[in-house]
Amino acid sequence: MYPETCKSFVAIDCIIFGFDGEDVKLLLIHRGFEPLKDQWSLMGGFIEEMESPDEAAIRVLKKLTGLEDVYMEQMDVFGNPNRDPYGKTISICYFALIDIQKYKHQIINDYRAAWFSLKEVPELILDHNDMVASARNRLKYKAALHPILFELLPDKFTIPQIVSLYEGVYDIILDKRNFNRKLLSTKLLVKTSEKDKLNSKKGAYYFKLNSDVYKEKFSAFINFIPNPN
Amino acid sequence: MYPETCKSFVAIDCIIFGFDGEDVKLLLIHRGFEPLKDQWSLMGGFIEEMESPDEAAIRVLKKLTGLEDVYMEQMDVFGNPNRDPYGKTISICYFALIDIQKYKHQIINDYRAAWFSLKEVPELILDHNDMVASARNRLKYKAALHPILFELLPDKFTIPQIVSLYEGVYDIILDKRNFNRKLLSTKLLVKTSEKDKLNSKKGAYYFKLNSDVYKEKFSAFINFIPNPN
DNA sequence: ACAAAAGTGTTAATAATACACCCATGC
DNA sequence: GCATGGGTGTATTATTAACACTTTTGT
Repeated sequence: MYPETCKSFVAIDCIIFGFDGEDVKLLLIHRGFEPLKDQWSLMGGFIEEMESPDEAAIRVLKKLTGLEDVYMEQMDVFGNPNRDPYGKTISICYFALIDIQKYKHQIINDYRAAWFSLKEVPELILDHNDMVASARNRLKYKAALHPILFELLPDKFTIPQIVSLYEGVYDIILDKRNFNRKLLSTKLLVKTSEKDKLNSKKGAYYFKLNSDVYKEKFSAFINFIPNPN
Repeated sequence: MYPETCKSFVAIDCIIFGFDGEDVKLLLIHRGFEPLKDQWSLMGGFIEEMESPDEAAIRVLKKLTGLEDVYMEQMDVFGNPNRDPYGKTISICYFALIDIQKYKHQIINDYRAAWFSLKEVPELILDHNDMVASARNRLKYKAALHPILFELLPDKFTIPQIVSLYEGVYDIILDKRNFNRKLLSTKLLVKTSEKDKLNSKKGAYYFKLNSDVYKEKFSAFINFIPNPN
C-alpha cells in the first residue's frame, strides 16, 4: 500500500450543454446546502469507492437529467492545490451534449437546476467558470471537425436550426448557402416531408439524421467552420 | 471537510516520445523496486501535497530526463477502480515530446531508463500499455492538425527526417513531392546552407524552425496528413 | 559508371468562397 | 400585397492529388 499522504479527494464535474432551437445553453444548479449554499455551480460529485471517473460522470449526469447514453467526453483535470478551500480536491471535468427536449427535470432536494444561455452564465463557485470556459473551447474545437453538435438536436430538426446552433457556438454569421451545401454533402441528413411552421410562414422542412452515416462519420474530419482569412 | 472515504491515490504517468532521425521512440523505465520490480513501466509518480497535476508531471519528467520547458499535454485519466492492485489509484496521463538529443541520461537509483521503438514496446505494468496506445492515438490526432511533431526534432533537421517522422507516426508512405510542398507552404522552415552528409551521398540541406511563425501557427489547423480516399 | 538518396514541376480534380435572387405563406 | 424567413445556383479561386525524372556524390 502507498503512503496515505498521497491521497486526495477526487471529484467529477459536468459541463452540460443543450440547445433550445435558438441558443446554446448550460445546465447549472443552485446549491441548497453548505458549503457555498445559495450559489450557482456545475453539477458534480465525488468518485465513489468502486467507480471509475467515467462511471461517476454518468451517474451524476443521470441524477440531474434523468438521461442515460448521452454524449460525454472527458476534458481537463482541474487540480490546483488551492482550488477548493474545503479540502484538496482534484476535479475531472466532463462535457455532455444533451437533447434539451429529452431532459426531464429531476426532483432533487438539494439542488435547483436551471438552463442559462451561454451569454448569461452567472458567477459560479470555485473555478467552475474556468471549467465552463475550457468546455466551450473544447466544444468549439471538436465541433469544427466532427459532427458532434447533432447530439444537441432533437430527432427532427430544420436546417435553419442547425445554422443557429453553429452560429451560437462560434458566435459568427454563416453563409447559409455554402453551409447548407456542406451539410448536405456529408449525407448525414435525411429530408422528411414535414415542415416546422412555428418559426416562419413558409415553414422549414424537418430533417432526420441518417444514423448509419452518422455512426460512420462521427470520428471523421469534416470542416464545418470556414477558415477566417 | 469532505468524507475521508472519497479520497483516493492520485498519480501522473508520462508517455514520453522521442525521435532519433529514423524511428519514433518511447522512453520507459525498468523498475528496480517493489512492487512490480524488474518490469518495464512508464515513468510516473504521485501528486504531492501542494502540487497541481501539471506540476507533478513537470517534476517527474525533469527527474527522468533532466529537461524542462518540454511540450506536454494532459490526456486521459485512467481510473478503473481495479487498475492498481496495490491501492485504488487514479492516474492522470501526460504525453511529452522531447528532442532526444537534449535528453540527458539521469542517474536514478531505482530506475533504469531506455528508449524503445514504437514497434517494439515491451509488456508494461498495470494498464500502461493502454496508456501508450491512447497516447499514440492522441499524438496521431493532434499531429495531423498542428505542427507539434517539430517538438521532437533537434535544432537542425532535414526534410527527409521530417518525412520519416510523419511516416513513422502514421505508419504510411508519403508522397514526398506533395508533402514537401505543403511543408514549405507553412513557412515554418528556414533553409540553412549546411548539409547533412551522414545519410546520403548527395547530402540533405539542414533546416531550422522559424520560431515566430512556429509560435503563431502552433495552434492553427494545418492538414499535414492526406485524406485516405 | 553506378548506386542511393535528394530534390524538383505540371496537370487534373476537388473543395471552398463570394455572391443575389425567387419562393411560399400568414397576415 | 407585402413582410418574413426558407430555399436555391454559378463563377472564381485555392487546395489537394497524382504522377517521373534529374541531380549529386561516394564508392
